[in-house]
Order: sequence, then structure tokens, then C-alpha cells
Amino acid sequence: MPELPEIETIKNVIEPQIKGLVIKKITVNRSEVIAQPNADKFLRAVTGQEISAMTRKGKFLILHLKNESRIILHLRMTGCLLVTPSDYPMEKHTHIIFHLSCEKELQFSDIRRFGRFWLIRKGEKDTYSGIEKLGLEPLSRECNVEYLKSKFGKRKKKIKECLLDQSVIAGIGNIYSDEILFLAKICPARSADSLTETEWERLAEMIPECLSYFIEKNHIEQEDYLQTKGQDYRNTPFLQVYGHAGESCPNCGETLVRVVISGRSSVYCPNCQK
DNA sequence: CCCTGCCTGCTG
DNA sequence: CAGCAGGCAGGG
Repeated sequence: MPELPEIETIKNVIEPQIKGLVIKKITVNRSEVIAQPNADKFLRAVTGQEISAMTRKGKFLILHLKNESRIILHLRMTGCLLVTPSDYPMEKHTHIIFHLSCEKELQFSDIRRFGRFWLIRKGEKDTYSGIEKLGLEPLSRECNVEYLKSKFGKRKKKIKECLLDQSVIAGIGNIYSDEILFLAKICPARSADSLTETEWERLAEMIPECLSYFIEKNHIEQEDYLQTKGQDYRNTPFLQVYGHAGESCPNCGETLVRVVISGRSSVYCPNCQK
């Protein structure tokens, strides 16, 4: 169920463990997690390749291979990556195992099976995964108040829905949109075109502040990550509104309210967030 | 634009 | 048992 800070955390934990290793063999337990073009082609193209790097874009992870093709991965709601010793027991919902050199494995598990892999070959245009449609990285310099206003300023959409629009800002999901709007003191149901200059400024400031704060909080050592099976992002103790409907606002003590915005559960403080 | 489907598991 | 879960594509 990871959003940008969690994907960043996963990348930081996994990358140093697999960089430079060779994919010797792949076990596919559920081929539907390989979205494109077909599982066999995927296996043939990837087997024997060295992993040169792992990067993140929005909520996507990208495994860069030595031959300049790349494996794109989206974890969706419950996808999980683990680097394990080669004799490590398989989790119940493990769908793909990359058997690597140095007696290691990269295991992909996913309870709900929404997660997907794509293979993009050298020079091939990625029209499949959706990665090309992503907007700016929220931690980039260009994702500033002018950009937000130019993209959202005239929309009648609710500001929370705007923050979830991956084609404008890549990586914010349901948790962090609530947290960001709480920090910016903006009600999630406000229409974007009603925001004042000050509110746009607060929003532009809180997006990177909130995300980088949680990247820091998520920080975890490789051993602890494996021990907790990649399930403990350690962010929950620090969430101020998400998951706290009915409790008191950490700012003012007013009861936090849950509403549904475009099908997503949203929590906010009716007193602090106008 | 909202709504559903995709899946399994956990909570009340 | 229904309802819900941190995502997204596709449909009407």
C-alpha cells in the first residue's frame, strides 16, 4: 500500500543489496503479475542480465539492467520486495523469485495481486506501464507554487483529488494527501479554484516537507526490513490525521472527521482545515 | 465525472 | 458477516 516515501524506502533498502548481481534464473508462480508483453518473452530477456541500478519514479520502481533494458514494477496496494538468502522460505503470496548471484534472491510477493511487472527493452518506448504519463516528482524544484497553480488553479475538482492526480504530481496517495492537507490547513473537499494565494504557498511548501519527513521516519536497516518482511514502514506513529477519524486533532483537540472523496476515505480537522 | 473491478485479509 | 484497505485502469 505504499506511496512515494515507502517506495523510496524500499529502493534505499533493496538497491545496495542487488546492485551488480546477475539474474541467473526466474521462478514465476503467477504469470499474471507480468503485464507485458508476455511472460516468456520477459523471462528470456531478463535471464542472465546484471542489475546495474534500481531507481524510483513516482510510485514505480525501475530495475535497470546492464543491457539497457529495464524492469518496471508497481507495487499497487500490497506488493512487497524482499532480498533474501537463497535458502529463505517463500512467503505465502510470493509470485516471482529472481534467483541472483551471490546466493541471493529477490522475492516479489503481493497478497491482492494488483502489483505488475513490465519489461521495456533498450530503446523501446514505454507505452505500457503508465510511467511516461507521470507528472513532476514532488521533491523536485520545478514542483513549486507556480506549477501547482498553473495545473490546478482553474480546476473545479476537489483539492484532494488534484493531489492524487499522478499525471501532475507523481507519488502522493491517499495517506499523504490527507497529511499534506492537514499541514497546509486546507479542507480536502475544497475546490482547487477556491484556494487563496497563501493556501497555494502553504500547499507547495508542505508537499515536500511532509514527504521528506516520512522518508526520514521510514528509514530502516536491511536486517530489520527482512525481519519485518518489508511490512513495517514505521510511518503510522507519525501520521496526524490518516487513520485517526473520531479522535482529537493534534492541533486543536476538535474531533477529526471522515468523509469520502472520490471513493477514498479522507480524514481532516473541520476546525483547522478550512 | 463517478463507479466498478481487480484480489485477499483483517476488523467490528 | 459486511465493509474496508495506503492503487489504478477502464467503463458508463
